[in-house]
Amino acid sequence: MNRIELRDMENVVAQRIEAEKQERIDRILNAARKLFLEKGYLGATMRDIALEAELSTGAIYVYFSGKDEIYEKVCEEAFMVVIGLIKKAALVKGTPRDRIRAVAQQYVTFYTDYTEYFEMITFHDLGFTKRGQSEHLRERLTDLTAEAIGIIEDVVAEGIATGDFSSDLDSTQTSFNLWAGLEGVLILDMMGYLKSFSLDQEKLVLSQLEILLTGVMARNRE
Amino acid sequence: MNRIELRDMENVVAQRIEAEKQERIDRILNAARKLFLEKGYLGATMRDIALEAELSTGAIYVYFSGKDEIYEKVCEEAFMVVIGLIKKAALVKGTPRDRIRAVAQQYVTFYTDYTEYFEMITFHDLGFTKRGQSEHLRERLTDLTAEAIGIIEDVVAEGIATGDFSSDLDSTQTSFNLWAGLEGVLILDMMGYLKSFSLDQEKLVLSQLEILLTGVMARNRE
Amino acid sequence: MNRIELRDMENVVAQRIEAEKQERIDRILNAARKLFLEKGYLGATMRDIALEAELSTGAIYVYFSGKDEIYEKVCEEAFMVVIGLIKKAALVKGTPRDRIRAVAQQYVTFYTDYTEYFEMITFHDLGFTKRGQSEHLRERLTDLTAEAIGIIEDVVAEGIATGDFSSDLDSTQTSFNLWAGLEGVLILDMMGYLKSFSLDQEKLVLSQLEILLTGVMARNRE
Amino acid sequence: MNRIELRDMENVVAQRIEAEKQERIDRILNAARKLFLEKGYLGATMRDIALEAELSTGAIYVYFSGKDEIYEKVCEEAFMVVIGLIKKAALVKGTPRDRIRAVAQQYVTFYTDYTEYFEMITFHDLGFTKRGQSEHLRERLTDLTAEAIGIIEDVVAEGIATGDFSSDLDSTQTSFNLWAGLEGVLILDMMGYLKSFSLDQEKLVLSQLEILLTGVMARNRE
DNA sequence: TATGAATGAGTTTTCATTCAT
DNA sequence: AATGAATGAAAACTCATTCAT
Repeated sequence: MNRIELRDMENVVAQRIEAEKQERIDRILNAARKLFLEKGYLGATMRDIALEAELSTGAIYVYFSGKDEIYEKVCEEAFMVVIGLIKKAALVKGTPRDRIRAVAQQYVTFYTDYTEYFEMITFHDLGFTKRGQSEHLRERLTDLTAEAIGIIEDVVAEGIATGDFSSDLDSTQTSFNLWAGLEGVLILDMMGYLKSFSLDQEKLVLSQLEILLTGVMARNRE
Repeated sequence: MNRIELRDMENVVAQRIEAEKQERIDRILNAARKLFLEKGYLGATMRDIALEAELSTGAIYVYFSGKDEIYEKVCEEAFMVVIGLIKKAALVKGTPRDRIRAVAQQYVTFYTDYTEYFEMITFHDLGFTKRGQSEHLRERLTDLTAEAIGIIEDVVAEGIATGDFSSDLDSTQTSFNLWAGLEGVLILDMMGYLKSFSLDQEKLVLSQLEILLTGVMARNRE
Repeated sequence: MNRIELRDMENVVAQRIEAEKQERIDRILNAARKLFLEKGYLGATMRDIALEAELSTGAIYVYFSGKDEIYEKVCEEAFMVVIGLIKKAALVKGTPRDRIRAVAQQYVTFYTDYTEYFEMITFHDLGFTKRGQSEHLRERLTDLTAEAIGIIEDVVAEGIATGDFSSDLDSTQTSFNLWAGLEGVLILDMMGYLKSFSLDQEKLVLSQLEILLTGVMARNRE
Repeated sequence: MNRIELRDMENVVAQRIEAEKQERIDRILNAARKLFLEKGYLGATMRDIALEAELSTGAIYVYFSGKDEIYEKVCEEAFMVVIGLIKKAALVKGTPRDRIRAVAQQYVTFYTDYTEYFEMITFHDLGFTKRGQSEHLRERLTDLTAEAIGIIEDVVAEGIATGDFSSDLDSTQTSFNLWAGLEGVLILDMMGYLKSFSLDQEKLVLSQLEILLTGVMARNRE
């Protein structure tokens, strides 16, 4: 075996080790995400997470400094996913109305496919963290929110530029109107209110969107 | 001192004792409300609550059977307040549009004046981990929610009856559209997003309401 | 009203007060006896005792220095009762065999009619008291036991003197043989073993006594 | 080191770990047995047990689910020991009288060598207050008692069959007569009464046995 | 005297984190 | 690196005793 072969082998081994490490991290994060949502920050124990991740409690501390760090990572991951989805949707071509529908659709998809992340973002500082711990996390989340809102705002601004929306509209405020209207439906669904009143989430989201868009555009003619 | 005076005195004493008892209960409930919001169900300890209420831990158990009961009481109280406010608003005379504005206004008032209660209702089962225990509470809260929704629904139904709203509208669904639209704004405010974007909550609520009502009524003409 | 009348009145009042006081003490002791047996020394709370005695917790401390003193009083009372019963039985006329039967009969009566006292005596230092507290009590109880045994011993000694029992018998040892034989049956009954084997306590006591007496007297002929 | 050696080593290590685990369990059980006897179920605290076992409180919960389970284990262990001893003694050859002496001898040995177990069995439900919880334990113990009594009964039944004991005797009742007679002596010793009257336990047990057997067999001739 | 609310130390149990192996 | 037993601080809750009324 010559030197080059040896180095290659080392590379291969190092890669495998790195891959295994990442796999462990993912397992922990998946377990934590699930359990934080199910039981909250305090309700989910490190033992729970370790069992779910099929690891010992001690092993977790090899990859994370503690419960807090895991929580932080899970939250951040959630934001990455939602921003990714929305960004992609904003690239769609069409009328602003279509593009807003597309962004909204992606947000609903995020809610549906990544429910745990959605809840995590929505409730992150409620009962999850010990006071003080969340300061740093909060700042980070605010930044990420700004980024997400910025994307919607751009679409609205474009709609105003193209004349689809009234030039009287404040683009930031309107973005929030739209976001809030949609968010409200998702939260009521999340809380189980839609189900207890036998309402269909999908239908309610669609009607809500049409109501909001109609309401926003009607202001054009006033 | 004759007998009548004695009896009066006893009455006075009994009243004072009763008042003091109620005062203690209120102090505990106030402390608990604050802390449950700040730290969640698990995060807020009985010791915290006792300290905040300026009592010993043991004293709390004179008035409540345990942490769960306190939590339940706080949640219930919150629902009583919001239902009371909305009910009153629903009695206002005027067009359905006016009446919905009045109800919405009261809901915003509830959010503003009883922020802790608002959050408690919105997030009541977050971190409230011992699922088995929360079943009873959940049922109770679902009932109260139904009552609250019923009030809005009545106004919408009336609007449909008077022809202000399209007869095609489903009154339950529309109630949720309106509630969700408003709730969304309040939650975004609660999360601090409005503030970080220098948006005025009051203005956003007003624009949201007009957008929703316009959107809903426009469906009349479609 | 002259001086004598006044003094009489004072006497009457003082007597009533004294009687009421004794009545309170009895109520407390009755409640305590019942509860100590039901739940043990630690299991019975002062609140339980107060409720059972229809008094406030505080009132108990007017009559007793604390839980320990109540316990001690109840135990002592138990010994007074058993000694009283046995002493009376030992006065019966007849053969030693008859007299022993009479004493045994009284002991069984004590077990049946004052079950709580019987258990209390039998188990007094098991799980009831905190270590150390029982020292003083134990001494007192040992003295009282000696008194009780002395009574049986006298009958046995008399039997030996009259020639009914062998002169080889040690009167103390034989007293214990008899007592132990009977005590064993009562304890097995108390533990519920007789009942779970459908045995009749009364019959077992009688057969046990005959076996013991026959066994003791047979030694005469060996 | 080849594979086989490695496997051997693992075995050795696994064995050591298992042994250490058992050692810890024993330490806890020993501590608990001692303290339950000394102070009763409620009087013995988990902290006491942990200190006596030279462990932290938390460590106990690695091996036992709680105080109840420890108590149950200790009681069960006690029954296993006594049943084992008696069973062995019942296998002895000889006359029923000899065999009963052998069983009694083993029971006395159990009392002498496993005093704590003896007391535990005799007094097991004293101070074990939470009645609901003890139901399961009580049933278990009743079963074990039945097993123990069954062994004595077999010997008595055999004695009746061989004509050593009268055919009029009820084997169950006679078993209880014998057991009770012996138990009584042991309990009086346990309570310290024998010592305070300078009586020798061993001598008293022997005389008691002879009295009982003579008494039982005499009935043959009646 | 009697009351019963209040105290606070003490109970069982849980759990994030550490550390010997 | 991985394990999981051990730690010990902290949780909810209890209760003998005190004390203002």
